[in-house]
Amino acid sequence: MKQYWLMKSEPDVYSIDDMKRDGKTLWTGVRNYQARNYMMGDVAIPGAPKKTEAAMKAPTMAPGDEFLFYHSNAEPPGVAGIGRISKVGVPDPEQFNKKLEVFEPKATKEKPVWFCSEVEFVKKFDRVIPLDEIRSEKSLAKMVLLQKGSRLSVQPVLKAEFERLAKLSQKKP
DNA sequence: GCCAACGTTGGC
DNA sequence: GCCAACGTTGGC
Repeated sequence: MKQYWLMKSEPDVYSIDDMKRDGKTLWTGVRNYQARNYMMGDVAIPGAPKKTEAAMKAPTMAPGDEFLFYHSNAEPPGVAGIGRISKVGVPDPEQFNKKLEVFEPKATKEKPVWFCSEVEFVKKFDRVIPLDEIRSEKSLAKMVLLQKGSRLSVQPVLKAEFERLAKLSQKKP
């Protein structure tokens, strides 16, 4: 069963236009366990950290899943387009790079700590759907994005929510 | 730039 | 295992 996600990126760092240009990219730099667990997928990865009981029960990504590309720390913040997951459970190469802020001293090639997904560009919306507008939609009120204090950068989305946002993107602002 | 809310770290 | 202190996220 195809699942749906929302993934946040600051457009100053990596935007929907960057993903369009690249075609595919590794979703690197995520340093949150819950988000990591989603991106690890269901496949057993040799040397990978064990997921907790709770994490085992949580949804998990698979190739073919689609996601909403969300621009955070942007003006306006909002959903900018769609991508597709092409691989899950890829060791995040940035954890091995001492020069980066997301370097992970505990990680080794045999036992990586952080994992990412590989994602493909699907489409850029004709307009960014602003957070304000998402908030004003009754049918979207349960989105993780809108929950108080929620700041997960990779989060599950219902099919109905995904489709509603795709539809809203076609509306003239 | 501010700051509320959250996640992580580390001393005990 | 608790929890205070600290760091980060992300909207405003």
